[in-house]
Amino acid sequence: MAYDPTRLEEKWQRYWEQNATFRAEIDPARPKYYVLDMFPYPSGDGLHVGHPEGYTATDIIARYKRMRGFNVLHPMGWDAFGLPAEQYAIKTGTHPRVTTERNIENFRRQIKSLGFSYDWSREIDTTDARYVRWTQWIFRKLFERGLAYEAEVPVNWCPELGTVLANEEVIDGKSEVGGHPVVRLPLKQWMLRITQYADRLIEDLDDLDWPEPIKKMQRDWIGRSEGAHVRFPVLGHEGIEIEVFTTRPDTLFGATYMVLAPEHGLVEAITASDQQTEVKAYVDRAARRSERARMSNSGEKTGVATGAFARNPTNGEEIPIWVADYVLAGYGTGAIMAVPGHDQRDWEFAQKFGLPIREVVEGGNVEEAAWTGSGCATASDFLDGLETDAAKSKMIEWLESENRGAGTVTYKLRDWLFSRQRYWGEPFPVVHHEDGSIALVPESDLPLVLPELDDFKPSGENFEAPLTRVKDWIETTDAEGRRVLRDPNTMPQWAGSCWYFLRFLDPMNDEMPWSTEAENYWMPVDLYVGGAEHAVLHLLYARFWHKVFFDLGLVHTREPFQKLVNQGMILGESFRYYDDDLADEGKDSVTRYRSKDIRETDEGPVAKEDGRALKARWIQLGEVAYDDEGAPIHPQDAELELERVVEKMSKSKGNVINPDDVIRKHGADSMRLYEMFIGPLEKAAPWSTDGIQGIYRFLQRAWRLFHVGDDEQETFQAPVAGLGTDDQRRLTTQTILGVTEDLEAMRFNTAISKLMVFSRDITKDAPLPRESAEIFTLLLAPMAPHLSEEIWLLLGHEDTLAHEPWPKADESLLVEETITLIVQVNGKKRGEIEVPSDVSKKDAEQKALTVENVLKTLDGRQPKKIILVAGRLINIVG
RNA sequence: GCCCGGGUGGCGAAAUGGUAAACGCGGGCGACUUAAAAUCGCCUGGCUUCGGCCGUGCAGGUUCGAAUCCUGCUCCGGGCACCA
Repeated sequence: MAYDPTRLEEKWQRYWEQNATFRAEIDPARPKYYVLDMFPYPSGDGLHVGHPEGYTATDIIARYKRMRGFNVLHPMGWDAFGLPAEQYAIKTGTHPRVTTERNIENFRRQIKSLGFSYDWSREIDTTDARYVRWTQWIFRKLFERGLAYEAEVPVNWCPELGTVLANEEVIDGKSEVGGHPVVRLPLKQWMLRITQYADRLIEDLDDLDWPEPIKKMQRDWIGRSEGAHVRFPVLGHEGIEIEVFTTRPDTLFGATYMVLAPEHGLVEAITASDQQTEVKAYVDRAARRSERARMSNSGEKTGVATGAFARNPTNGEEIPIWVADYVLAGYGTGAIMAVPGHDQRDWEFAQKFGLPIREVVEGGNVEEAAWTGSGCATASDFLDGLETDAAKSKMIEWLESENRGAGTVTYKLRDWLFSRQRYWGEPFPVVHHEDGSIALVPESDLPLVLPELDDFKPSGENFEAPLTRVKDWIETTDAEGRRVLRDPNTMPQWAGSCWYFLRFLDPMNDEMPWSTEAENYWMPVDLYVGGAEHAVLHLLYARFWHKVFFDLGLVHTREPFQKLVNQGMILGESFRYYDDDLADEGKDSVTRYRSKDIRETDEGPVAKEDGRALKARWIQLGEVAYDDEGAPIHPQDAELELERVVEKMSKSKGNVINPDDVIRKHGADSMRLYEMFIGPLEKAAPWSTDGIQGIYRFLQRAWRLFHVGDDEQETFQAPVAGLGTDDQRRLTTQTILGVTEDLEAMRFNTAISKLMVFSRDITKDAPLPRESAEIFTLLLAPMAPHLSEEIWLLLGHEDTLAHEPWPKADESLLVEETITLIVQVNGKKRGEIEVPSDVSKKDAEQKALTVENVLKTLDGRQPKKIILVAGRLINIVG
C-alpha cells in the first residue's frame, strides 16, 4: 500500500478512541504533567489554521511526556458563552444554544480530525448547566467574601452592542468586538474587588516561567505606584480639603497650583461666583467629549480657573485651584498638586496659562523643560540638600507627624466590572429585596438557569438587559415567600474561562467544582499555550480567581499556570489592489489601481495621480490569475498587477486556509508537521501552500523506508535484524539526542529537520537496521502519530506506541577516534586537518603549520599566538 | 512620546562567542520514462583576473575570532499612552 494518510488517520483515531488510549486517571505512583491549551470559543466559521498551531505544540509535548513516563492530563473544552451567538440570535431568531451546539459539533469534528491526544471524557462546555452551576457557586463565594459588590459606576456603554464593557474591552473609545463607539455613563453594576489582590498579582509573577514581556504587561496594567496622599485646605471653605495623590512628595514645596478633574465632587462647591459660568461650561463640555476625543489631542492642554485658592500645607502659600481634563477622575483622588518644575504635563499647563514654575530639585533647567529626574532638593526648607529618595521619606514622615497626609500606594488597576446586559451568559445567583438588600440564591437552588426567550434584542434605550422583559422569571419569591426580583444581568464571557482548568481535573463532580484529591494531584498546569492576545485579560482574571480559591483553601498553589508559551499567529498571503468605488456600489465606471500607484494618507489610500480617495480590495486566494512571468494579476484585468501582502487571515481579505482542505489533501500528520516546521512556535509566519509539499514528501520518504515496490504494488519490507553499521548507529544516536533536546526546548522546527536528515541518510550505505527503525518511529511519533502507529504495527508490535519508553542514547557511540579541526589564520578559515580526538595543542599546532595554504597565508611570519578550541578549530595568529 | 520584540540567501529559516546559511520551499542540471507526473542524485549568497575578495539593516567598538557582546542610528511588528 502506498502512504495513504486518510486511511491511516481514520484507522488510528478510531483505535485511540475505542481503546481510551489517552484516558487520564490519578496515579500517585507516577509523576503528573498537566498540559493545557487555551480552550476556543466555537465560532460559526469553524477552525482556521491558526488554532491547530498551539494545539499541535501541546499535543507533541503531551505525547512526548507520556513516553517519558509522565501521567499526562491533556483536556479540551469549549468557552461557549459569547456575543457572536447572541448577535446571530438577534438577527435570525435562532436560539444561541442551537447555534452553540452546532458550532461545538463542528469544532469537535475538526479538532478530532487532527489526531490530538485529548482525554475526551473530560470535555467541558461553559454553557452546560452542570458547569454554570459551579460558576455561580464560585460567585457566591466571591460575594460572601465581600469580593463582589454592586456599585453605581461610570461605565462604558456601547449602544450598538446594547451592553456595558470592561475597561479592558474598550480600545481607543471603541468596543474591542466590532469597533463600535462607546460612551461613558453611570450605571449600577456588579464589580469584583480585584484591586484587593493587586500586590499579590504583581509579586507572584516573579516565580512564573512566563515570557518576560507578558509579565511586564501585567505589571504595567496593574500599575502600582508608591507615593503619598496630601490634604490641602481650601481657603474660605471651613473644613473642606482637597486630597491629592503624588509619587513625588519631595516636590511639595514646588506645588504652585492645583487641578481638579472636571468630574471631581468639589468643583461646584469651591468655584467662586464670578467663575461659575465658565467652569460649568468647561465641565459640561468635558462630559460630552468622549474618552477618545479627550485623548486624541492629548498634546494641547485645556482648563479653567475656579477662582478658589488652597493652602500649601508645607509653606502656607496660597495657590490657585484649576479644573482641567488632563487630570483623570478615575485615578488617585481625581485631583493633583501641580509641580510644573518637575512634571512635564504641569509644565506645559503652566506655560500655557502663565502659572509660576519653581525649581525644587536640582539637575535640570526648569526654564526650558520640567526636570523629572532625581537630584538634590532645593528651596524646600527642611528637605534642602537631600537626595530624592531621602527627601520623599522625610516628607512622608513630616506629613504623617503633622497629620497633613500619609504615605500610600495607588494602582492603575480598577475593580473589575463584572456584569453585562446580555442574554447568553451566566445569570447572577442573587435576588434583590424590596428594601434594596441583596441575598444569595441558596446553594441547593443552583444552577439558576436562563429562561427561554424569543427576542434576544437588548432594550437599548433604558440600558436594560434582555432578561428584564422576562417578567415571570425576574419576579419571584424567596423561601419566606417575600416578593423578590432576580438580577437581569449576566456574567461576562471571562467568568467561564477563569476556572475551566480546574474543572478539567474532575469534570463530572456534582458535589464540588473539583475534588481536593484531583486538585492536589494535577495542579498546577505545567504548560499553558495560547495566543498573546490574552496577555492581560484572561490571564489576569484567572490568576485573580485562583488566588481567591487559594485563600478559600480550594487549591494548594498560589498560581495556576507555571509555564506559559504564546504561539505566534499564522498569517495568510493575500492579493491586493485598490479602486475608487468608495460606496461599494459595484458601478461600471470603477477605476482600479495597482498598489504602486497609490499613496497612504491619514484619511486612507489615495491615487498618486489625482489624489482621489480609494479603497483597498482583495482577490480571493483561489481566483488570482498569473501572467507569463508568474506575477499575480486580476482575473478579469490582465493589466492590473496585484500586490502580495502577508497579513492576518480574514474572510474579507480572501486569504483564509481551511484545515479541512489541508487534511483532505495531505493528511493530519502533514498539517501538524508543517505548522511546526515553518519556524519557532512563538513567531508569526505565513502559511505557504507549497511549503506543506515538502513535509508531505518527507512523510512519504519515511513510509518508503519500510516499503518496497512502486505506488501500485508497495509492500512492507521488514528492516534487517540488528544494530546496523557504526555510521548508522552514530546517526541514530545523534538523532535521539538532537530530537530530545529540541522537544524539551519546544524547538519543533529543528527537531523535524533532524528527522529529515535521518530519513535521508540512514540507508545511504546499508539497509535499514531494526534498531534504528524502531527508534526513528518512536522519535517521530509525538509529531506524526498516525504514520508512526502504523509503522509500529507493521514492525510487529501489538500495542499502541503511545506509552512506549522514549529511546535512550548511548553517548559512547559518538566518541570518534579522529576529528577534523578547522585551521584558521587570523580568524579566517585556511584549511582542515585530521587529528586524534584527544590531540594536544602542540601536536595540533605542528600539524596545522604543515598545511600549504596556511604557510602561504602566513607568508613567513612567525605565529604570535595559537588558540585551540577543543574539537572545533585551531586559530593561528601571525 | 514611552516600553518590549525583531531585521540573516529569491522565500520559511538554522547557527546565541568558534567553518554563516543545517532543514525545507522555489530554481537549475541529470537519471528513470515513448512522454509527463511522481521519485532519486547533484548544484543553487554576491563578485572574481579562479589566487581569492565581499557578505547576517547601517556606522563604530570589544575580541585571536562577532549574526551572536557593547554604543549610536535606522526600519518593521507588538504593547502602553495626560496614571500625577
